[in-house]
Amino acid sequence: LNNNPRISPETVLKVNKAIKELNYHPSRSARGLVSRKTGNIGFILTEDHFLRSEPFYTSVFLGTEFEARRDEYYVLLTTISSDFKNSDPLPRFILEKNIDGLIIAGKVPPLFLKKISKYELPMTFVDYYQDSDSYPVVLVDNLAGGMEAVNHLISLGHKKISFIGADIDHPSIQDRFSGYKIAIERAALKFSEEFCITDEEYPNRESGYNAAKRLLEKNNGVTAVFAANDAMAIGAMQYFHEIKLKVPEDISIIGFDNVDIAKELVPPLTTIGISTIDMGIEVMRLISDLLKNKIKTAKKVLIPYELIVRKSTARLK
Amino acid sequence: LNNNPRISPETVLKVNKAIKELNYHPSRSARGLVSRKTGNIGFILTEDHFLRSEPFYTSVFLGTEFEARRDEYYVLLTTISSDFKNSDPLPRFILEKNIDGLIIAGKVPPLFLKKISKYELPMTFVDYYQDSDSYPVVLVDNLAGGMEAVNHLISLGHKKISFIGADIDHPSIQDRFSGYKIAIERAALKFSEEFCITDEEYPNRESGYNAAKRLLEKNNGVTAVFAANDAMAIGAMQYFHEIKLKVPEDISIIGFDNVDIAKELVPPLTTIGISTIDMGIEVMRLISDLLKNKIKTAKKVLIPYELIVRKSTARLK
DNA sequence: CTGAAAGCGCTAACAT
DNA sequence: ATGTTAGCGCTTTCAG
Repeated sequence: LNNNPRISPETVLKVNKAIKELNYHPSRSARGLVSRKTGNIGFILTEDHFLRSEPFYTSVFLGTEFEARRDEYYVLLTTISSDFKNSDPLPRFILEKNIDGLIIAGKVPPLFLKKISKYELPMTFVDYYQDSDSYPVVLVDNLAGGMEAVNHLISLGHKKISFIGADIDHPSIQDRFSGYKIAIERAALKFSEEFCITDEEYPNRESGYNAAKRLLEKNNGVTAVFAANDAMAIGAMQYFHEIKLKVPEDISIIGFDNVDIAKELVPPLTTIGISTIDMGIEVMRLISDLLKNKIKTAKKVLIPYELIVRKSTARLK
Repeated sequence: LNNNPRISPETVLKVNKAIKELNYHPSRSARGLVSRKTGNIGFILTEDHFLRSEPFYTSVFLGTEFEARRDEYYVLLTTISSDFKNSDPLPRFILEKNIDGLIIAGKVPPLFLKKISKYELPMTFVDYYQDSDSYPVVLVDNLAGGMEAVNHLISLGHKKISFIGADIDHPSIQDRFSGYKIAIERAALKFSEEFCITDEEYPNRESGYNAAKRLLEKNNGVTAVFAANDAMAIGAMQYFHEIKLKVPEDISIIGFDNVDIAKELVPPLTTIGISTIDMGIEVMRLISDLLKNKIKTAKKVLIPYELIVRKSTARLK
């Protein structure tokens, strides 16, 4: 049997021996039939998040899969469209009740969350949340990370520090921006909208390029830039390159995420790194604990960040 | 009931109506218990393939997942180490017999294949195979694609065309190389080892850089390069840039794969593209047909390629 | 064409 | 501390 306290230790031993010898594995179907559990966890993210070239969510998923091995769960991954419509079908494993719990990774359409809420599935979020009072969530410590990024620039003597961001309603981006503001204010530098570009649509290379262009056209003497993520930082660097502005001699730039190619750029990008595998592991632990009623639903886990200093930031001349 | 021919059409209609009304979904556990099927398909690839920044296998997986929805399967993805050792545990879904069939994506350690062979699972391969007589396989048409790439260069007037590759034992790379040789010979150009670098270890940017360097140091007047994949092409372009060799004015280069960033390079890379989603769809169809005994085991599916002409190739001056 | 019943491999409740 | 049994929701077989 499986960990029933009323069984004598010797019997347990004998049983375990037989399990080994016969290479016995209990049937999940039979177990599931009586326990009304499937042993499956759903993992949902939008298609474009899954397919983007930086394997951020791929790595988060892999973390959940690693941890699932320990917890004896299987993870069923499925994608939804990022413009999920009311007429779109819900993931099959929800309709068929083939999962015990659900992990939502990254930003998903609010309409989708609304539609699945009536299924009352145990649910956890990673790298996004809508209602952190109801569901456990794993987040990057974006606020502290943003502060750290800006503090690094300040420690190099920079005073005119810019923030370039996009999709500012996204909680992660918002927090990074808040970190920027707090760091600026704590250093007794004055915060100015002048230095901030926050109205680009998506935080990608293109918007980084555009934001850098708009920023420099203001001609306000910026010497350092904190980009909301590495993609935007890369786009900004491309613009700097085009107008012959040297990084880091003329302008310093720091990103966020530590994407794969950050270290291969010229110059290699200073950034804030996070362990995406750990994010997956943590969110799997949360859902597992939730299913075992081990935690209250409001738990929040913040994943530590790490300042990675490369060559794109330098002391102000 | 489910498609039993002995039931009258009107009863079928009544039943279908009730299914809709009650939002009925059959229990997979109960079905599985009696049918001895799980309705799950395993998807195995190495960890580094899954995590590499180009979402090639991610996209293949997504294709299988799309097709699985139609076939009413669930796909369980798990990774193995690329240096799989004898002592490493096998994926849990194999030990627990929690899958009906298995998809192997990309190159996996031969030792791993040997170890799982005794489980006699229905198995299909995608983008790799060891023994194509025993298992169905989905492949890029690497040979024809390689020919097409070289023919493109030939059509631009190039005569001294190089091939740079790595991991030449890999069937895909081998076929691309064969395509190169055939195209060269058919055009009545002479094939020469002189123009070929094939002994780099992994086909990545670094090896592309090194191969380009070694090639040009031979000083044999090469005017065009066919790289075994885009990653190597990118590495080669980096070297050309460093030694002030202009692409495409001084040297033309064509890659293979059409990775995401190929179009964003300076200049944008001419390459051979393939639909990775389709690869996933096809391999899922194969395993599904195999499980329904619809096909003999030796079937091969070749995915069509597409020449994508960008700015990295030009007519020979 | 339809109804009835056995049994898949487990868990949980009950008996010993 | 251990043995026995009902029943989870289906599919398949057999009876009508």
